[in-house]
Amino acid sequence: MYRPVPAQVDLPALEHEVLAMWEREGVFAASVAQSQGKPPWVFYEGPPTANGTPGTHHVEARVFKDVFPRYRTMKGFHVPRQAGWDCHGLPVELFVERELGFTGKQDIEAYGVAEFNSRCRESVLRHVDEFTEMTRRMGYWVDTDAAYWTMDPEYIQSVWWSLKQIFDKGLLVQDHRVAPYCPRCGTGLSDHELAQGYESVIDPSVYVRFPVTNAEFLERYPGAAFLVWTTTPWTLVANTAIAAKPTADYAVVKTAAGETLVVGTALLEQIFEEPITVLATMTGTELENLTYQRPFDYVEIPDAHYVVLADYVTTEDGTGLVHQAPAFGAEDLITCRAYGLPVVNPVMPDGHFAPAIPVVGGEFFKKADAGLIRTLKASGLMFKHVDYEHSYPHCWRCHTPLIYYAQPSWYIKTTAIKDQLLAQNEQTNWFPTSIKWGRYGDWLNNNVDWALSRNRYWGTPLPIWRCPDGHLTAVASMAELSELAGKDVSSIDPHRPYVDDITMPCPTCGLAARRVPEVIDCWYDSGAMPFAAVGYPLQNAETFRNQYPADFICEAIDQTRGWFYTLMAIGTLVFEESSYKNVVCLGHILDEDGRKMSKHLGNVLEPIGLMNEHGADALRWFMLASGSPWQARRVGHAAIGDVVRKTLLTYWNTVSFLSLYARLSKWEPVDLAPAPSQRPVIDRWVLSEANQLARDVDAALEKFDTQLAGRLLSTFIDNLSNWYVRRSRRRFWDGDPAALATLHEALRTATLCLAPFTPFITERVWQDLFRSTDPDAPKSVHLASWPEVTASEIDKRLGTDMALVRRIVELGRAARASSGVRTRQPLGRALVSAPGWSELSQQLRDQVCEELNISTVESLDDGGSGFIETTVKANFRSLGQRFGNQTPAVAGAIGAEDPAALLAAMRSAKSATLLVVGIGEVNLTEADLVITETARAGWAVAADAGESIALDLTITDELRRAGLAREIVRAIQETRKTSGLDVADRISVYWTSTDNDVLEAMTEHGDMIGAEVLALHLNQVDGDWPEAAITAVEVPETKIELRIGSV
RNA sequence: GGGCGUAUAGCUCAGCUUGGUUAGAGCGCUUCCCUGAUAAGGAAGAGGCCGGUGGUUCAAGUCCACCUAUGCCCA
Repeated sequence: MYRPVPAQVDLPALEHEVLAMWEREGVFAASVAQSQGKPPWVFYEGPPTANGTPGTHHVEARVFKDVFPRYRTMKGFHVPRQAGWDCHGLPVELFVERELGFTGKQDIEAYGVAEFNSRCRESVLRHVDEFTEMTRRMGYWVDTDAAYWTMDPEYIQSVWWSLKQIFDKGLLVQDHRVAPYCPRCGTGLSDHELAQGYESVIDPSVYVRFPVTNAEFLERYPGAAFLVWTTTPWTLVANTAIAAKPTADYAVVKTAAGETLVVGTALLEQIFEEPITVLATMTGTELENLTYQRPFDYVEIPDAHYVVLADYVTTEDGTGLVHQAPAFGAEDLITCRAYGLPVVNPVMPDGHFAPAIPVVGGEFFKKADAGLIRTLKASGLMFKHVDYEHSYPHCWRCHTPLIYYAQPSWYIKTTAIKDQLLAQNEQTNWFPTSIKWGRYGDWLNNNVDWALSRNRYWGTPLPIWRCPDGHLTAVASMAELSELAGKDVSSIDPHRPYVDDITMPCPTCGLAARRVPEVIDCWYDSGAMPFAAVGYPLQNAETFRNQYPADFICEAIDQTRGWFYTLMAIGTLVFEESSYKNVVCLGHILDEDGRKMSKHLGNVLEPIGLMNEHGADALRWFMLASGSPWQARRVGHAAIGDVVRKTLLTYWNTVSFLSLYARLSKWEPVDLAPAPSQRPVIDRWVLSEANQLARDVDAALEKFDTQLAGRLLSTFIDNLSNWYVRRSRRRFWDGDPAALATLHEALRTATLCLAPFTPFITERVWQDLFRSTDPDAPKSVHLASWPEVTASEIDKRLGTDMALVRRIVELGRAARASSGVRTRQPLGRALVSAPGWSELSQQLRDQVCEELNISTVESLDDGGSGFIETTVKANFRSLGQRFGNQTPAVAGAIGAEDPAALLAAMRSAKSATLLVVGIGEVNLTEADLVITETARAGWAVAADAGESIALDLTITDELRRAGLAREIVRAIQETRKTSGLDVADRISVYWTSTDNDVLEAMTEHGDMIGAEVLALHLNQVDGDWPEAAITAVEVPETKIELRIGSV
């Protein structure tokens, strides 16, 4: 027996019960355990940074990470799901720094690295709890007990091992390069970290005169100066040279004000507003080695200050002459090195100019601009100064503007494996596909070496030991380190500062080697998870081999340069194979107004609160099925509320309906019901749709298309509720086993297909309808298999026929509405014209009759042609294929024909011949035409695209009395409902009337009325109401007085 | 400046892969209808130069090019 299912449901409360049940019964563990031995489908959890509070965007990714593993499990795969936490890195360090009120590295050093790192560890543990709670609440099944932590010694040793592989291949090297550097954090950043932190800022854009000092040039052009453009005036302090493009043209011009300037010819119009005179033009090559006077001589830069040549110089903006400061520009450094120019860096690692420097000494580099601009204006060197807004890289965590800064750093030479990476990308399936060749492919094509090291504290220490002679030793594990160090260090925490204290005799020269001071980019940690999560190669070698590479990973789009990249890069570096095959890449979540969610704007939707208000299923369904997952989407209470009403409650109420009437009629799913093929056509239709649903949703999920799957599911639920149940209600009241069994089966398929999407409500339904009636059913819907498709039950023809029925019903309702004859008033006859109508079975036609409350529906052709109006239009789709550019001529000829005659000819001979000007005789079949037949006046007509229905509005006395009876039934039902009677309660009806029509209707239809309203007695009252007649029934526009009472 | 998306009803979005002459859904609004599961359902109406221009084609919301706006990513 089904459990009772109340019509009203509190979804969040239901979910809490289901959560408790899952935990009590260990359902997740059981689902993984019961699939042991089945083919694996490998999923990698991208570890969230255990820092800060989880947001709605975390829920988004986690919904997708949940739905596909659940689906694959139902499809018979073994899908272990190991959680993971990203523990290291700047985010954590900064959080702790803030808590402690620190402003920089010197504070940390003073505080003590050991204590600082233990604070970091403690902060990680705190935040992981919040993520675990959110994960649990939303029903994301991932094994948090077996989670990998990137700070675990085992994990770190796996990372070390992989770094040693890369080191041994000669791809891990130290180099002195200009790289983005955060002066506040005191460390260089990698390219993908740079990608996280562009912010819009207003910077000065200055055009500065650099007076030429070459005597020969000055002789020809007295007082000439190079015009140089820069947006970083502070770097002018370190000016070393000017770069010109060798192939570009440069002009020596005389300005309106009479001064002589050298600029790129292509830029003259952009730079000068007033007319100028061109004195001479020359190529960049001719400018080479010309000397000039630099604007500031605050620091010593020997043997410098002349024009150098560089191909990268552009003549599209600026002046075509680029100021060179090799300490602050990667390209500058390369160019200046080629000329043997010195690299002078007046800025200290903390981002401030060295104190001894005039004017800017001790100032933060960005802040120096203002003073320098004042000085330039005072000295007359400033040609033009405007402010402009552009995006500039900032530290992704502390928001300090970055500085491009020459510094020694460790690199992984990813450029050396670029071709391999591109080849791996070829093998990878991206969803959406545009990412593969677009954003991600583009990123790979512009690959630069990975700046791996960080001059920080809380991270995986770089496992390289160096002796005074510079010999390098990479170490793969604590065991290996013990061996090299000559003592057992295996129980020592591999973090700083403890690991720093371990020294070894250099294996090459025997001198004492110390670890290099750097830690590594935490993005390397997460990218190493495919093997480090299981501690490979020190342990679990077999497990690792079985789950590499992943079948599926999923994150938001910001990870293209983050995790998606580091995973692929490390996999390719270490195993020469990318670590994932399919990657789903989600768009970002925005607020209701399309803005990014941020604490600053106060528009953050807190996920637990959201789920406790609407339910986790609602949030999940929204994420999966509403809008395109690839695209940025807006989330708000209204949108999620819609989802609940539209889909989840409709589904729930269908379940509730089935439970209600099955229980009333004491029906059990095991009871005998006719075989599906023996059931009424509408049952066969809904079963066909259900099978099709299981097949189509399967195909959609196979392609990771949750949006399509969601649309299929909600359409099915709507069809089930608002057509199948609506049309079959009477059969349910009567306890028809065919109807009950059909709805049971349809709901079973829908519930199974829905289970990965909305695991809570489907679990409850599973328990109430299926588990309660089938002792062999799995104890959870999530232990069940994907529904089997019974191909023999799929009937495409039935699908199109039913679609026609529903279109005709729609037209009929429109016709009723326009005629003003309400549906309650029975009508005698309707005439239908539509292609396919004549082939429709009587059962299907009956659906139209019942729904429209019409006794008979006939084909228009059977009803006599006297009142038919015919229009014939060309069917372009069909004609276009045959006639191409002659289509309009044929269409015109069709329009010119008499429709009735053409149709008559067509009907009798199956085809018709038309004379078309310019073509000759053309043979047409009915498929070439859109025929619309409608009835003439006196009927209520509705027509659309070749289909029409006409209602005979004649209301005979008999029909009027039938309408009256229906009116009475409806009024009594209404009263039953408002007075709170149960649908199964029996009543007595008392009535009185003097109206002949009513008297006659009661005689004719009394039995029907009694049966409809579950009245055991129908009493005509003469005089006073008996005591039992309690509740008055209002029957509008009808001359009857009515009361009902209990039996 | 470059790359990749996006642009369809007041709002949120389908449709575009595979071109077919009346472009859909939901929410909201107006007026009706139906209702013995439903916080539902249905009909009609108001509301669309399918961002713009040009091209391909007998035919373009759909394919192509350019432009504009906007988002993300990068320089």
